[in-house]
Amino acid sequence: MARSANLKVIAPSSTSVRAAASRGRVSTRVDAAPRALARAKANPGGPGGGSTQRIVDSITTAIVERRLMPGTKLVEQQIADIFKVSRTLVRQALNQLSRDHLVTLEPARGAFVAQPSVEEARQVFEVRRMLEAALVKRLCSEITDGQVAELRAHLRIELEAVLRTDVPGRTRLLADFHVVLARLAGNEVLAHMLGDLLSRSSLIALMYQSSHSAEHSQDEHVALVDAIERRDARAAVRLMEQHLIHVENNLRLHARVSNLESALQPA
Amino acid sequence: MARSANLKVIAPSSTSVRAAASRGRVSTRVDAAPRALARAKANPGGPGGGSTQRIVDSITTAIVERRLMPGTKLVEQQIADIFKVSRTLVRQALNQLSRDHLVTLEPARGAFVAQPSVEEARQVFEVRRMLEAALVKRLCSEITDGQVAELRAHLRIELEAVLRTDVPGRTRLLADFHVVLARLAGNEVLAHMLGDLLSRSSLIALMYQSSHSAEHSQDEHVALVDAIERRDARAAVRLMEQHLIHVENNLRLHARVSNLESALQPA
DNA sequence: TTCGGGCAAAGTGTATACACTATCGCATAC
DNA sequence: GTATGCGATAGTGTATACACTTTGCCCGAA
Repeated sequence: MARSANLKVIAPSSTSVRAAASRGRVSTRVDAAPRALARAKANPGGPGGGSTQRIVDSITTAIVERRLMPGTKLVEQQIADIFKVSRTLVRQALNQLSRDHLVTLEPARGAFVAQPSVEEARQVFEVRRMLEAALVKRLCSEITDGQVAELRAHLRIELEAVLRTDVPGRTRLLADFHVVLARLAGNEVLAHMLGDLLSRSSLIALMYQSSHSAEHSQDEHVALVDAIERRDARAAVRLMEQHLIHVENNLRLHARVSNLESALQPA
Repeated sequence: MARSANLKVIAPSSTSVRAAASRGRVSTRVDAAPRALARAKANPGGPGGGSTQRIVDSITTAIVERRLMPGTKLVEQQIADIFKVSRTLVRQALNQLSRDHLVTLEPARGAFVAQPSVEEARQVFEVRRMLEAALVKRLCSEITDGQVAELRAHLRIELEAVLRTDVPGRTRLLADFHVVLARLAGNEVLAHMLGDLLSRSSLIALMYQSSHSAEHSQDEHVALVDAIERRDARAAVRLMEQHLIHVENNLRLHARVSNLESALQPA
């Protein structure tokens, strides 16, 4: 019963345009025009084809904004009731989320908000270092002044959020910075992959409660953009790598959480 | 009606252990033991929970092995009949495949074998260069002699396939080389992402009919392993980048295919 | 002959029904 | 008092049913 109350937090409240925009899932190239078209017309007894995506976005937002804690069971019928749809669509949504590694599906047992392991966390950050280092290197050789201006604009917004200590806002913006970088490279494939890694990073950050100061991150973003503006690839790569190492080091990845399994190994 | 015949090629013939192994999809960490357990017991009127995965693997293999050409429509009921399951499971499979970018879902119109655009092809290869360059760099600093031996073993098998001009085999093995590299890095997250990129690369290769000679690729693989064995990171990275550039350059990415849209633009 | 409208078949999108599994409480035996 | 087995309940897995959309065809009019 307390469980039921917990789940209400994913109700489609703050419609979370963000989740769709910043993570940019969907996009089979199909759903720009045709989807909009379909949604305008098709309405067979309920909100059209975008229903599944709505559920995915709501749950994603709920997880990233810490309204759904890792390990929480996601009961299909409850979610279906909340969104006023059938379990069919909820199952579709949960399947998508499991592919994003935000939920874990256990056969015949149900869906749970994912609890990324320490090992997984390390791997995610390692891949981020690989990808994002290459990304800034590329940006240094191809970025336009206008794009630098975009980055500066983002930094300003970040700074404002940090100054007014808007915690959820700054968290989101600090992550979005990396998405913006990916977008500027003009590589959709890269942007999607980084989007994946970033939402996983969010989940990791909230599981392994980061002690990282937002100001520090913001400073590093500024330094990075400075280097990019100078087209100093060497420096930019180094700054990005150090930034990601700092973020990772400030996680409490010292193997404490839920070590029952390994703690109780006869070994 | 000819369409119906075409679809038969995806029937679960060569059970495609490969697709599952080399691409390593699924894995929510759950399906190692529990899935096997569930499959052993649960059998409610058909092959248990692994049914969806079976369909995904079959279609993946069929696409990669060119038995399903890009653009082919995948009708749900036809596939359901072939696998003796309901459309429900087929839809799950098609959804997964669309996330792998192997099929394109068009709302209310159906699923089609994907036709990656030239732009998408370029982006996939760019990301591969980023990831794989970083990958070999990392390998140079951490690889063990035993792992080098694994690579050598793979190279031997590759060479044999090339020598006996086993076309499908050598194609698969040349791609698997890159999967093996990812595996050796011991990073699951990286391996999955590269798996994605590699299956997309396969689709791209068959769309933009590569003129690449297998011998050439094999030579480059050998040179790369030589560099890795010497722990010569600089050389290894350069060789990997050049290898991928060669592969890409040998695709016919000169914007011919299905440029109807851009060719007919009033511009 | 060609264009346009409407009808029918095929196919997708969602909901619902049913079968089976996991889980927890409770009773019973030790 | 504790452990073991059984039954009820909640929940998942798959199939089926039904509504709606798309598409191709036929036919009539210009």
